[in-house]
Amino acid sequence: MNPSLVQVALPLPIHQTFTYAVEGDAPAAGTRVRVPFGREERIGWVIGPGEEHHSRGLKAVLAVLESSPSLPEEVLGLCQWMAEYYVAPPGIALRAAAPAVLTDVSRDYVVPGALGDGRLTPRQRRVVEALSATSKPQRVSSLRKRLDMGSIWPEIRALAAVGALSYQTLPPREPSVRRRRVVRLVRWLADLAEREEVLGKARRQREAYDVLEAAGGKLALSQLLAQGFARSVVEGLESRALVELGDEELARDPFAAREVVPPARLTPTAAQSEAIERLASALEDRARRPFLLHGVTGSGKTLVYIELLRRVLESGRSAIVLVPEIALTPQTVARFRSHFGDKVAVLHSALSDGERYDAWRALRSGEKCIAVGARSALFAPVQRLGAIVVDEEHEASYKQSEAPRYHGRDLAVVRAELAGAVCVLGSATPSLESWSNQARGKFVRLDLPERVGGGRLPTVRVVDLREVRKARLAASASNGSDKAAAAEGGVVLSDQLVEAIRQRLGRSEQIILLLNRRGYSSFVQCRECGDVRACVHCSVALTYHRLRHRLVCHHCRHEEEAPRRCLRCGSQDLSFRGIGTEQVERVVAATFSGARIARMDVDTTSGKWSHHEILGRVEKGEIDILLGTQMIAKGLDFPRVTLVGVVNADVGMHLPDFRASERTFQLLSQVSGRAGRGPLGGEVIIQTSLPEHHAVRAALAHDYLAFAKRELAARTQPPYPPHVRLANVVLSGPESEPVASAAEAAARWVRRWILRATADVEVVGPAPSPIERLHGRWRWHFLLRTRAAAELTRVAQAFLTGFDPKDAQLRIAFDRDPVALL
DNA sequence: AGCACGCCGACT
DNA sequence: GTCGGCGTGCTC
Repeated sequence: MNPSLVQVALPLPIHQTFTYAVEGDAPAAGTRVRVPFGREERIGWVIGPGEEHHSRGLKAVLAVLESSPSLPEEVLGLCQWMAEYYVAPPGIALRAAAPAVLTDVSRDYVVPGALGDGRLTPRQRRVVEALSATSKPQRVSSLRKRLDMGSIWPEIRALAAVGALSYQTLPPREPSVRRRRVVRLVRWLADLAEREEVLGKARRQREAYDVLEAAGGKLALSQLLAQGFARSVVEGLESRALVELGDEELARDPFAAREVVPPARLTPTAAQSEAIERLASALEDRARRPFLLHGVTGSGKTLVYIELLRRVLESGRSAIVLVPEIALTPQTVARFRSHFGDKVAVLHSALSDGERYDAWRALRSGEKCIAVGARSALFAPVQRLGAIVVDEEHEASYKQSEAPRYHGRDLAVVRAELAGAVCVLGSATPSLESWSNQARGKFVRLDLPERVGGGRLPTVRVVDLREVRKARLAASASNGSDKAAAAEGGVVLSDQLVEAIRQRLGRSEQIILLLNRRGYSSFVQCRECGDVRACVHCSVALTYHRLRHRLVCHHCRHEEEAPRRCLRCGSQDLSFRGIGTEQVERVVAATFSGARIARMDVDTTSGKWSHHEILGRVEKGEIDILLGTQMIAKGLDFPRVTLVGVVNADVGMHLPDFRASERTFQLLSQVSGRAGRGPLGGEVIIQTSLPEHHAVRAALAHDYLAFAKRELAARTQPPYPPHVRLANVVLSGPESEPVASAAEAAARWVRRWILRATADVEVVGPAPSPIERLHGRWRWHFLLRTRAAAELTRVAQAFLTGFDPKDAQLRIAFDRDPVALL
């Protein structure tokens, strides 16, 4: 047979595909292949037929890894759309869609050999010394990293030639599928007489038979052995042709062991019914326009999703449900599991690679037909997709922060369109992008204006922190206490909030306190010289964590001992300023002795199920006050929570980012929505120094429309999304000056290209990024701004493939439709 | 990303 | 002269 040519995308950061020869017919697009690449072997994806290549001879595919493509055509199409729109390398886009275990690379190992006494170069000696530590085979890549002396391949080859070491290459790994041996009953013995006849005096075999029969005819071999049956007993049954031994694929599903609560059967309200019917008829018509489900907090959006999914399943189709961060929305996920049981694959961020692969295969085979997960669940390989639900569509976590920098919500719309599926974006506080799409008729709006069960939205009160501070200052002046300390110390709990909490505690109701800032103090400042302790890798202040008595960088996780004296001038007069959740916990515990408090933030939720555990305790009434960062603001539904307190609403408001107000409004609205979800009603107290800010005022009045109107107007000058499309181009490198000049050169390059190509795109900048240094890298950025999306794609593609910074250290990150410009 | 190739300064 | 540092271009 004649060889065919295939185009292969490899998971590398290069905007290029490669052509290989393959014996016989070309494998279909979406098939994985193992190919030689440079001096190594890699796994890539066939994305189409290859074209004749002019340069040197083509290499041949080493192995076609699957008989039918593992990536469905639809997912492949989605990845190609993503690669083009977000201007990401095609192989990187594909890697984002597949379980990690499917894209391994070859590994090189070195083993020390006989130490010859030939002359070695200093570089060779370093390699030998690094190797002599152990006699075990070592990965070349880790050796290289440890030595930090560039490529060590010339040394390895030279050393191997004199016998000082040997090396071998292991091919890329294929994913392991866990199997277990199972014993299966193949002949059923009808009655006692037959048992007597077949088994006779073989007492243990007879008992084993009974156990197997009771278990439904199939049992893991290990289970039988664990019950004390000897191997020979099983063999006896096998020789009598009563059972067969076989292998069974084992799905690693950590959720299988979790309890499933029975579904609560709820009757939809009129508004819910209408939404459900609209969605159901769209499902039948295969209507293409996405829906924006705008429902106030507590209006029962989840019920609408569940009814839609029910109809999707009835029509024999499958569905995808995106949630912002799976660990943070256990209650929502639990509801899907309770209704659809083992049809649901939960793609949890804490899954191991093997577990993720198992879930993926279960979806691929149709064994499970609802994928629930964070943004990557979008690529679930389900067949006959009927619907995609994006819950809390406004959430910033739908944006991937590394290449491919896609937005889960926007890509959900694209996949639904490719599949002819219904797409529902739900939120109490829709993103302004979705809101404007709805206003322009691109999306269809569905409203759930009221809470279910006659619940009312909570009343919201504002406490002006400026007034509180003034009052406390005056009080401390009159009673002679330290005025400076009082001014600096910040207010944690105002009298109004203390009183409201006390009331709830007295009535055994529950309280949620939000402060969107971790740690104890957000910075440490020397009173003598004013120096603020900053991260050694990032241009941000370090946060003081009191429990560990350490300063921590919340960007790169750098940690150091908390100082006793100023590291610049030596003064011991340090002030710990700015309030974090750890401090709130301490103040609350001191103020309300006896109250049962739980804190939920990144620092207290490191374990796989720690979210579940904390929230479980709240659910069971073992917690009076739940305090935490934004992770307590979403999706929680506890009817006994009657008070929500926002310790400081201003956190994040002053970030140099055009979405600062929007994020504040969303956070305040979402957390307010946790109050009064039961018959007890609810109240919200927001402490702020900006009571006049429109984000605060709109949250106070539960008035999304007023917020949207005001914020849309604010974004016209200068123009920001959704009025225009943006891309953020960030250049970074280890030295400050080369990054700055590269950014200048890059912006100049783009401006010239735009001029020549007469593209309708503006370049704004360059300028240092708001966070000028991150993870030890200096950062500059510029923006591309346009009203014409396609134009931006053209410009970005030209730039990313054509601009050469001539600096290997420099990295360029292209972020289209950014959620933050930091 | 990771490697080879090639040019250049530093040191045996 | 040789070694190793680093910029540049390529990987089918």
